[in-house]
Amino acid sequence: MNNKVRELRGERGWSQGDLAEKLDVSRQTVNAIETGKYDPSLPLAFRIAKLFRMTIESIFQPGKD
Amino acid sequence: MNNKVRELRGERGWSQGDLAEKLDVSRQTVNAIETGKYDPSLPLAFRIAKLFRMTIESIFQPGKD
DNA sequence: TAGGTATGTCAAGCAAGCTTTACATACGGA
DNA sequence: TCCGTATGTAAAGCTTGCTTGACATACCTA
Repeated sequence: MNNKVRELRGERGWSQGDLAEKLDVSRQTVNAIETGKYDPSLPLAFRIAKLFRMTIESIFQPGKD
Repeated sequence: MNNKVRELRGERGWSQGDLAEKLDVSRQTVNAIETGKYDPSLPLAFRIAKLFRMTIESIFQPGKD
């Protein structure tokens, strides 16, 4: 599952810690999602999409690694 | 997290077992999602959306129970 | 050089998603 | 009535998502 979280975060000048705080998760969770260690839960995916004002489908791409 | 899985499945005349098979999960998993016991993982949510040819956002509504 | 910020990663532990097996109930048709 | 199908639910167990705490590295700046 590819995702654009790192790219979207970078565009906004946020650190992983900044994003983690906005999403109410730990910095390690943000890092793990960005580095592809695991996929977020569906509720977290919704929070990410809402924060970036995008659809889940435009941020996460299934099928890939 | 509300969802329209039961409604979409019903429209197609599929049993929970039929849907489970198409999604490659157990019948109990389909039942648990329909009855709101827990949310699907993000990969499974993508499979559901693809099967019904809809967006994740139009099938699942966060915020509610 | 020393200190601060950002990132990567690991380990241990708890919570959530999913599995198999099993049993109960309800309904419709032969 | 009996049988097959559909659904709900429960227990035990494995895997994945997420936590806290800790440590390492890199870079930038005073």
